[in-house]
Amino acid sequence: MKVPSSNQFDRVEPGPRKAHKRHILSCALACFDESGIEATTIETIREQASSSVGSIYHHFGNKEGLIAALYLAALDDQFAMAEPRMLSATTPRESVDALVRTYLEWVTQQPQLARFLFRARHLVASGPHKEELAKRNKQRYETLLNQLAAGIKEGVILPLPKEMFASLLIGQSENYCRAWLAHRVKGKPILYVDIFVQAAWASIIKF
Amino acid sequence: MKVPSSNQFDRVEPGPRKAHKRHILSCALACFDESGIEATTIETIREQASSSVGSIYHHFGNKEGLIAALYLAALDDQFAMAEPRMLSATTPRESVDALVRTYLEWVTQQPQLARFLFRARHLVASGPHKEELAKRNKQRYETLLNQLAAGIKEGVILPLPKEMFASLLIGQSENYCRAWLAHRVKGKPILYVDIFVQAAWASIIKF
Amino acid sequence: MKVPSSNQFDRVEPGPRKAHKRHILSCALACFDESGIEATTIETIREQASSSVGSIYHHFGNKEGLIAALYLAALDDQFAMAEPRMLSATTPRESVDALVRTYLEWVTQQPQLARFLFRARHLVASGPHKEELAKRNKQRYETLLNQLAAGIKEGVILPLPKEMFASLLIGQSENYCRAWLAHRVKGKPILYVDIFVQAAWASIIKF
Amino acid sequence: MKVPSSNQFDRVEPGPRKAHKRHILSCALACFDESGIEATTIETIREQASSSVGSIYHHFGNKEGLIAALYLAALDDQFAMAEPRMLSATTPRESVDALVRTYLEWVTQQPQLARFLFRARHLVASGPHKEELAKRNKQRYETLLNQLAAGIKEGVILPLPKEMFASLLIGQSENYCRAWLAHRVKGKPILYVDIFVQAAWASIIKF
DNA sequence: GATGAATGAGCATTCATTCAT
DNA sequence: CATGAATGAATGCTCATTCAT
Repeated sequence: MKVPSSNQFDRVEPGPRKAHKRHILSCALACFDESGIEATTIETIREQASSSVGSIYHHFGNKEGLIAALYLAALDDQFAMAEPRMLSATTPRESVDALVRTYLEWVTQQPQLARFLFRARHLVASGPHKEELAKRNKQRYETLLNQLAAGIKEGVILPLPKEMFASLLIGQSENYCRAWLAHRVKGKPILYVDIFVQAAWASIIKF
Repeated sequence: MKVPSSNQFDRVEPGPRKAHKRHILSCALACFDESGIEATTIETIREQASSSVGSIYHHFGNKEGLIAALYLAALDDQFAMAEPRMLSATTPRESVDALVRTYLEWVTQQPQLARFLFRARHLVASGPHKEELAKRNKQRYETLLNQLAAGIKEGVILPLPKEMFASLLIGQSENYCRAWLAHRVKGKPILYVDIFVQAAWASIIKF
Repeated sequence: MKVPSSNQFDRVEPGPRKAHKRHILSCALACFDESGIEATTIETIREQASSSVGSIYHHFGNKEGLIAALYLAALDDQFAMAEPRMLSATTPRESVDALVRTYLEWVTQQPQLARFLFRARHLVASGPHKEELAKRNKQRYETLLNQLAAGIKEGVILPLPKEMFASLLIGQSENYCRAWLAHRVKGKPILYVDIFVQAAWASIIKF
Repeated sequence: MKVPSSNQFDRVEPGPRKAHKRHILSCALACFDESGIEATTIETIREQASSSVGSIYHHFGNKEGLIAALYLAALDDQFAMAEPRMLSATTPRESVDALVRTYLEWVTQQPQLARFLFRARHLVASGPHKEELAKRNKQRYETLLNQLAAGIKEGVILPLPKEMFASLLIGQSENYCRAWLAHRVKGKPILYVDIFVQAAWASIIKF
């Protein structure tokens, strides 16, 4: 029943005291990934983590709280990879490249976390952590949208409604990643990074 | 508790004897849309439909059967709109236009069914109706892929891996539709049809 | 595990279809009496009644609903004994006699129900059935208070605040019944009926 | 969450070291009064008292010990008011007056403690502190019963079974106090002291 | 075909209690 | 003496499914 704790959350919240908490998160991710979120019971997680239900509830309050904690940890992990690249991009084209490339790379590297993000989104978005989620989403696209605005002024980029950009840049990659995570296609997302970057760019520029 | 039965499935399975069955499907859709699929119980559907649990089980076997029936009915509805348009398209560009346009139009017209398709996909895809689903998906893209193959030979379209085309053509629209169905963006998908068609086309052609 | 179902609720809600429901109530009473209300679990009642938890919830909604149903059934039983006697009393003295005598007799006859009424009162009074309870309590004392009012006009009975009469007439009997039900005293309440009637009457008359 | 500790137990167990213990008792009383004894958790009390669960267990052993300690403290408080009055009574009538008057006065002054005594009685009476409780109850009525015995000899008081006197003297007041503590009647018990004393006396004397 | 009472495995959650620090 | 993380048995309740009428 015992399972080697992966340590993908170590970077998120270090410190020796929180090891148990991180271990539970890690085991919960494995369970959610294998059986789905709704089908995973607290008892299953407890068994995987060789812990006790009381301990899980002590740390996370309830199942929803555990899901939210895992969701935010996944966002943190994604953000940790994306932020430095987005900041070092100096042109709109470089920003688009960084955005798409990071996305494909992260999903390829962290398929379990990525699958969890897709599956848990609506739960977290309708639960008590919605504001936290909304804040992070806004934050994520802010600098990018500023750079695109500059591109629009210069006449390079189409003056599209703001609410479309995310779909035009990430939609294709996301669709492919969903298919890959569901085993409907075989090629790792990062293999096609150049195509997806080019498609994203072609979708928003003037010809 | 009583609810007026919408008749969006009338075209799918006509006949006076099946009215009750269609009524149950319609009420189930309303329940799934409001509360989610897992959170909707047979008892809730029974109440909405003013029917009895026995009747629901008589018609659909079990909850999974009810979901599958609704899923296939939704696919039928979508296909009924898409097929004539796809068949009347004569060039790759027209095919892409028909594909994207139909998609956006159908989602805008049938938001409840569209939401249900997104939510139920993994359930149906992992249940006993997977082959049926796989067959329809293949069928859906077959004629399109043939037309694109012609475009590749002519040198107009990029010679990309087959498993990428669906993502490149529909991914952006799908991403926006998901956001709209979740109320994260306001503009109806069909409003931006020209942009999405252009983006899809730009994503697969040589410059 | 099987237990002979007493039929003390048969008079309350007759009919062959409700036999199971009455059987559950009867077994629940036995459990509550033996172990207390809070300490009795649904599982225990299920075992006693040789039923299923689903059936219990089907009939009563939840534990609170089961308690309320039993409480109201007990009040009905008490009322069935009290009403004809109260109506046939023609003088204040006869009314007081009927009130106290019926009370002592019922408690002596139905110690389990009486114990349950004392224990469950605060639960029902603070739950969703409070109005029902308040209505019955008012109804119970209405005719008596009218007769006492006549006695006050005639100068036989003390002109006391209305909210005191119940305590002055029943308080002594109730205190003794509580003690008897808790096995703190041995003599059956009905043994002392003349003393309690006399004490009640002496408590409210002018000398 | 912090709450000003009332000091109604200061007289009971003085000494600077015991302040924390008394504070916990006081907060526990507030919790029991607000939510009921069974519904109050150790965690709730810990929060109210800004203490720790370990500290509570250190002082009281377990929840039952906490309840017993509070119960005995309440009895002490009541006894501290009753004893001098009972001792200074020289006739049966004065004793009855002292008994009823003290009871009504104490309940009016300490509604939380009084409510707790009613609610906790059966718990303490069936727990490991029963003898302690029985001893105090016997003690409480001993001197009174001796005085009443004298009255019986003189022919003033009815020669009733011993186990009835407590009910005849206190039952009416207790019934009213219960109703007041449950907010079913409005007038403070002490308001009606003369009526209750007179009723108690009238209930046991010969005419 | 329709009905709804009955079933019971399964789940999230609670909470008194322990004990290492 | 104080702290609070950890424990796990116990409980109320849900809900898909069956089947006799």
